[in-house]
Amino acid sequence: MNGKISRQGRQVLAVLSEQRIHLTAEEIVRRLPDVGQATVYRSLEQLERMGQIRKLNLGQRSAYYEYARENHMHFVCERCRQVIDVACDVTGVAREAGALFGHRVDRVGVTAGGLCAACIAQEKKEQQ
Amino acid sequence: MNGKISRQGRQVLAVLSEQRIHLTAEEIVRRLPDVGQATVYRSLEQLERMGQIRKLNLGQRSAYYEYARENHMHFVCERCRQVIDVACDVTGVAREAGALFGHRVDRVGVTAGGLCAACIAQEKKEQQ
DNA sequence: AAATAAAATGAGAATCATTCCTGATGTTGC
DNA sequence: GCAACATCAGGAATGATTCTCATTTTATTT
Repeated sequence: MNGKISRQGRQVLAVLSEQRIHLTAEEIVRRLPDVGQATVYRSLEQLERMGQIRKLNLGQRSAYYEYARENHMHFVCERCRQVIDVACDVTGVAREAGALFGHRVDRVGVTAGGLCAACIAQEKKEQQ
Repeated sequence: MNGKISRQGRQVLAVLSEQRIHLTAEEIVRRLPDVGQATVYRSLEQLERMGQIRKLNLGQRSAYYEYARENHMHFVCERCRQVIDVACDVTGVAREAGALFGHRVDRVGVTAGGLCAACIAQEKKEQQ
């Protein structure tokens, strides 16, 4: 449990590292027919604790998971519901803000909402 | 539905504006015995669309809701699970980052995780 | 104000992501 | 190889949120 990743855990991590996008637990389960659903959830939890992956709570029904890489913002289009990665790291600012109150900030997530470029174009077209 | 807030909606908003903290839908339902649960959820959704309140997806079981005021960061202590408001507004940075890709950023939320000041002190005490 | 139309409510059922439970299976140290 | 232990798969349970629909409230018209 400490540092050791099981075969199933490695499979889960592999899926997330290959597909370089956010996946739901359900999508990962579907991609790994030989791994039980409960095990996928347990592996995701463990991998998150180990810092290998990140769990994204974007207000969708289910959580998304992604392979841990450079920190970035998650932009959710309120029209097409698509989740788009946008380079934007505010970890430093957030850490300092927390430190002012004596907290130790380990993890910072930025979630944004609005209209994506494609939907802006789409809406403009429809209005004419 | 447009701009108009029902009596029940106003009650929900009142609870959130009085208690200047994050509340779960369930806690709001409990504070309003005469308002049905489904109506509380509907009102929360409407008030969020209108920008009067914000929905917080912090990875806890249930979502939190708060009265909309100055934008700030939500710090979740990984030990005591407490949610702490920290002054830290990165809306401008996030909006510019999104604009680089043509997206229109309307809403920005920062969620941080780590150890709160109280838990840092607690852990230090326990180690001695 | 009465009559009609339209929208919002409440109670409970349905949904569905996630967690829990249990027996089975695999792994490790000896 | 075997006992001791951890991990697994599958299914059941949980619990937040959403849906349904009969009823009530609110708005509109006359």
